[in-house]
Amino acid sequence: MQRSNDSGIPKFAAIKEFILSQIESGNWPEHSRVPSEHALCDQFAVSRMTARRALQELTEQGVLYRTQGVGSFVASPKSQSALLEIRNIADEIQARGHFHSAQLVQLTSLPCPTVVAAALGLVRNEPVFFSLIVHFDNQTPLQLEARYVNPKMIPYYLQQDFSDQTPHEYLSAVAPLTEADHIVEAVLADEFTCKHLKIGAHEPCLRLTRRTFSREGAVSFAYLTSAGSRYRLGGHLNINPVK
Amino acid sequence: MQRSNDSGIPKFAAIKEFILSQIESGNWPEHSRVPSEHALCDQFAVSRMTARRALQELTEQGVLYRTQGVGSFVASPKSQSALLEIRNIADEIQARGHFHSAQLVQLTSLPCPTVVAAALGLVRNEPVFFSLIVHFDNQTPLQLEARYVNPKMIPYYLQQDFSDQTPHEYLSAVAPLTEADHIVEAVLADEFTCKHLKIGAHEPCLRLTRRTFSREGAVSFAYLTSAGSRYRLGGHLNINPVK
DNA sequence: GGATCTTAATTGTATATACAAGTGGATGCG
DNA sequence: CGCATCCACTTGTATATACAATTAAGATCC
Repeated sequence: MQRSNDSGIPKFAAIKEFILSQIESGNWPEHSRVPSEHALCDQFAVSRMTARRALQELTEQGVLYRTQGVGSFVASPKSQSALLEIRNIADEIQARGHFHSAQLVQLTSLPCPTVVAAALGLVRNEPVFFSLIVHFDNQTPLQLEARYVNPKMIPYYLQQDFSDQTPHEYLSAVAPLTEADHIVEAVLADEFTCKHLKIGAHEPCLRLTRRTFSREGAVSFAYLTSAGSRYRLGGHLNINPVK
Repeated sequence: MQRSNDSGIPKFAAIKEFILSQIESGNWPEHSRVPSEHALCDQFAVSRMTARRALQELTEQGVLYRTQGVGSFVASPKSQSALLEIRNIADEIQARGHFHSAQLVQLTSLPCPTVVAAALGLVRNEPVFFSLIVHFDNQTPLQLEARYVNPKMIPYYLQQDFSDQTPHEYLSAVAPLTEADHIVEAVLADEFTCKHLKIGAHEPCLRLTRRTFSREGAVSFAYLTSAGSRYRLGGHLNINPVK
């Protein structure tokens, strides 16, 4: 193959390395112009498609940004943000090697509360499906899931058997998720939550508010509440998976 | 340009849509074989590079996986996990349009506690740098940052002036982050935290435990504690940024 | 039967070329 | 001056071709 050298490093990768080194050394500051595809062709004696690939991949990685008709530029460093993975509770329990089970407490249709209406694009007090489920880690109640489901999207939600399938699994199957909002916060458990999680009144809880979307629109809105002493959100992530 | 139609949809995008539709409809189950580049060329009357691009981008998006010499296959759905963005507190406050300031409470060297030693790869009770800082949103104390810093990596940490630069900014500058661990949990504020955040004894707090790494090793270990009534972790993310 | 070789299929890298499309500056005109 | 036009530059999409590298399966030989 046409390689730039004997070390087996593809040409486009060599160009990427060069650009990254210029940025990391400070030679090419933020928002400064990067050589055009044509300039890189000359500089590295490669075809435009190869130079383009280097620029393209760096753009996908968030290192550069490009504008048609203008040029390519160094992006702002993203080291200020990291990503935390939020997994399904059932998967998480199984990953611990424990046994997951779920107990259905309530499954009904009720008038849509204001907050939920706003989240799902419904009208206040029009019917919305509601399920209340406790997730167990072995025998310990771990998470209380209060979920509102858009009846227009999932008309047969109330007919499901949630003893062998979690709502999340069912929804994933019938309306593949495309997007989700998440809010994580610390709250004090209310009486209702204390009862179902079997915890005391002053126990802090981690509450995850999740809104899911499929292609057609908002599907569900859920409060996932876990006792602070029993559950953490954890994750390890590469901030700059650059090379 | 050579377009597949008048609607302005590029050919490679049309091929991606086709493949996605087959997967979503269940016609092409998990781990099943996807048409080869050559087969797609024939089917869509495009060049191999165009067919390849469709497969390539779907692979980058996690929809497919490919093996040289073997073929392309449908990947396992990833709808079980989402990603939450964790941003720097100063950025987050500024993004709200508020004024961020930080007050340094303590900056010293102390014997390394056991937990910190394990996190940073140090020996228990050997010296470790420690800083305690309160971050303010306008005039309200928002977050208490207790940070342990590896002296072997950042020898001049104690000499810094943290009145105009946060520890995070300083560390980012001298030891670019490559990776980070995060744990999010809900806790009750201890006396120490209550005092600095000016909150009551029974207020639930969101505690983010963050460990950062540069290329050379573990740099710092920090507890970032915020009052539950004042701070949330929020994020919106495309699970499948498909189009 | 088992090890080795060959071959076909598939993905990976690379080139040369062409035209489309967006941006911004220069030019020319009223 | 203000405005429209044109043009050079840059990125975006697409083709046709070539060769490299990897894998799996079949063929061959011992």
